[in-house]
Amino acid sequence: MSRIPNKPSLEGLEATWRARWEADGTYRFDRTKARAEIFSIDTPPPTVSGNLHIGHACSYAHTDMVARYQRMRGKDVFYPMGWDDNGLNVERRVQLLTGTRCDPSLPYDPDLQPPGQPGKARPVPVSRPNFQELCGQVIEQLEHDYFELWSNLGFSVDWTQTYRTVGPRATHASQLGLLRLLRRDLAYRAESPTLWDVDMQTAVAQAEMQDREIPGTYHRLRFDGPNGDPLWVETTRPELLPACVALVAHPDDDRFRPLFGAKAVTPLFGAEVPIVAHGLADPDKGSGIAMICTFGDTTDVTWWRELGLDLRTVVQRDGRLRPVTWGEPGWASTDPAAAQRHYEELAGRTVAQAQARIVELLAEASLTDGEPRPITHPVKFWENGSRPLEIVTSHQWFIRYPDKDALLARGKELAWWPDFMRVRYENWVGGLQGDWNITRQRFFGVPFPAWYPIDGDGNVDYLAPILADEASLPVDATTDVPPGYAEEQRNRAGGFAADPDVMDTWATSSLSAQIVSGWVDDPDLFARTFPMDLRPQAHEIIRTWLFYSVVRAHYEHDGLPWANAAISGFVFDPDRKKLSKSAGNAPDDPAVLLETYGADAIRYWAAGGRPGMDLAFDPAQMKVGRRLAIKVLNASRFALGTGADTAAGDAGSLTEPLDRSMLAWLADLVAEATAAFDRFDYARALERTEALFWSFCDDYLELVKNRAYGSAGEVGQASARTALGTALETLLKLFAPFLPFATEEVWSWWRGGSIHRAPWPDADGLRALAAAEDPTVVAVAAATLGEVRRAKSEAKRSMRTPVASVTVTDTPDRLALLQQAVEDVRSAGHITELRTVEGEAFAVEVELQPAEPR
RNA sequence: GGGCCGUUAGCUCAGUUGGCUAGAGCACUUGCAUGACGCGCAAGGGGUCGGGGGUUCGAGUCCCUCACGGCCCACCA
Repeated sequence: MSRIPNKPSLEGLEATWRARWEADGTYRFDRTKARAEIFSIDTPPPTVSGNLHIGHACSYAHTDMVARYQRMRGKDVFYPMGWDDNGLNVERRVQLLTGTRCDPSLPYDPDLQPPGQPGKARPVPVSRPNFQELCGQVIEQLEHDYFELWSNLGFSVDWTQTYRTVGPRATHASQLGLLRLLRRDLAYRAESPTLWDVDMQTAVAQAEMQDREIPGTYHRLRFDGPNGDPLWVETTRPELLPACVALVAHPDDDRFRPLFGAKAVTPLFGAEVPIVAHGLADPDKGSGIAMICTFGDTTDVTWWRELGLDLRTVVQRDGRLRPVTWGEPGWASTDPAAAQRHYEELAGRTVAQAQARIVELLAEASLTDGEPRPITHPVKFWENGSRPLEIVTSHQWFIRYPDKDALLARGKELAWWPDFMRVRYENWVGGLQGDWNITRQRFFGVPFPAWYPIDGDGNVDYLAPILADEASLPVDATTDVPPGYAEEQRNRAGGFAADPDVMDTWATSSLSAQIVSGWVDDPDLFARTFPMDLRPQAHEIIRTWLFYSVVRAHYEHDGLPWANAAISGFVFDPDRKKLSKSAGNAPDDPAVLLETYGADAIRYWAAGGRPGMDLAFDPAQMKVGRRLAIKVLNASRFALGTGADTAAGDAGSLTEPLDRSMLAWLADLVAEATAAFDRFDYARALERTEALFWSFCDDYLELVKNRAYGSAGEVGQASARTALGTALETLLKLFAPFLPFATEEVWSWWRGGSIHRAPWPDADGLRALAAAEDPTVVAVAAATLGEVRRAKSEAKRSMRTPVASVTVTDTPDRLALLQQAVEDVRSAGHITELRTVEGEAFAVEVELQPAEPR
């Protein structure tokens, strides 16, 4: 027992044990195990675009608790870690940190020295390969920072199993996945109206949009009706008037019913547009009749598609109005010269500038009615964007969605923890529109495995892609050459052009389970780990990551990518304000919290966040966790100091009913904690364990203390030692998923190997040791002792105060249980005489020894 | 506008199929150095279980309804 320190402490346990676990390969995955012996986790790859905050630590801790539990249940846990280095946010971060921006037209500069954090200086343009290199460097540093933090938090990740969402393996899987979908016509290339961020110059998917309430203005414009009568139309986007292709009203709206099928003429531009009916038109909005433009919003796209309208686009990718010639095909006007004159005022301007100008033009021509009316309305933005999204037509790659019934069936097949999170998925599936645009006009990301032929006149046919061979993957179209072509033909007439875009983040991360399981390059691993057991993730990305992953596995594997989805809540500030961004040294910076409270304490706090429930950021709970960890150290020191035996489990030595009773109590706890963990309810497992542990310390340890030291002879002492050893082992194991450092520390005092590789406790084994003893012996004895303590406390006397006599009144059954532990009660309470009286209700009379006169 | 979750002590939360005087921790009060722990131990005060109906012998627990908070979604005229 020499290994037990005199003054156990939590200080430094993180550094000690993470190094030891690393050296011993404690969490190394054993890929020789069969599928049934493996528990595989599709860990969320944290994006390296931002700082980790305490919310990340919290949800990853939840996953680690489950991983540790499964490992102790005997599963070999496949617990990899990925890094999401894909996406616009990474590019923005790299731009900020290196002071550069990507200009694909520039050549590679092998000696590039990025200026670093630019402050107010203009970013330096660099080539695409240079920019990609810089992305790689920034990511490497961030990955290292994340690794440090995750390790210190005790995450039992196998660090030999890491992956990136940009890299050969992810690229290979993403490209293969797309080629296979294209072959089955489940993906396609098309020119299509697309939501477009004019600042980032890229398409944005439905899932990345958000509505923001911003101010707008209603303008009331005069169209000419079929008889030349004025037809007043209200709009917030007057600058799109030249793009107007129809007017629309609700089919049941009597005011406009007579006009359906007739034509109206647009003000300023004299374009004849049909007056049409559609159920989406809202009679209560504006004047009840709306102009359809190509395109002002997603409803315009719906109308345009469903009503088969003309296409007259004016907004180009940079958010400015493009030049057009009125009078040419598609741009008919009753007065082309006037239309052209008016349009020249708008062409080249931004949407906002054009709006201001056209309002003036309309007013000068007396084509408006009344003053513009300010309103506040929801407008679609890219979630990180600063200007409203526009809709432009461009060439994009799309993946078709499976039919909704099939998707809903997959949702039912999946086990959701908690179950109600399924509803979010179902709502999202129900609201799907169009197909999934997987194209982003960015530089850093997974390239498409495609090129386009250039005809003899130098025109690129963007709708006739030349696809890479599957065997050649991964490819980079900007440096690799398509089958049947030579490098000299790049960007030449009669040659080819590379696809210039990269894939949407989700086109890659929707294959995270396949990527990490070795779908493309390790069929043996894939067979052992896929479909995976668990996808842990946050609820706000059910509609993206989870949904897209289900779509991909449905197509590619005709099944689910995992059996279980554990959805975590998010962390909120007790003041209901948003948590600070933890830019460093903020009170909620995980590194600072680790320093202050220790990893076990933070994990304890995190464990309070039940699956799917939000959790308050609460340092007070971290203090509680820290005390619990210290208590574990001290209680263990005491138990082991009495000679608690590693020969625990010797049923013959358990002579004392109190000891067996305690083990019966513990058996019930093990059963409950196990059932809770099987439901991914780590929070309940901890809560029950913790509650029993404190009672164990306050009551059982006090009751057994003197006997354990030998006051009642060797037989009683042996019973206590066996019970204490068994209980300690059991409790440490129950705490191990939550407090990996403190429990491992104690384990090292008396056992070999790692507690995290030791088998989970067995309720039946404990019940056998308890030999059907009544678990309430401990409770009855503790209740009696509690009354004695109360008497001492109320008399303001020390707990060591001798008690002359105690009279316990209780039912015969309970008195019989008390009798089983009466000597321990007398000893713990310093009671000289303990009498029992049969009665209806529990009552205790305590006669303290008089205080010594001072 | 639709959906989901929540509303239990000052704070953070338990309360499993409705059942004996509603629990824990923190905080607070009062004590106690007790052969593990003063980062400790003991005791104590503190709640019309968001409001209103209903079902029931009995409801924090089931049903209806309203309010508030949060989240997700939705069609920018």
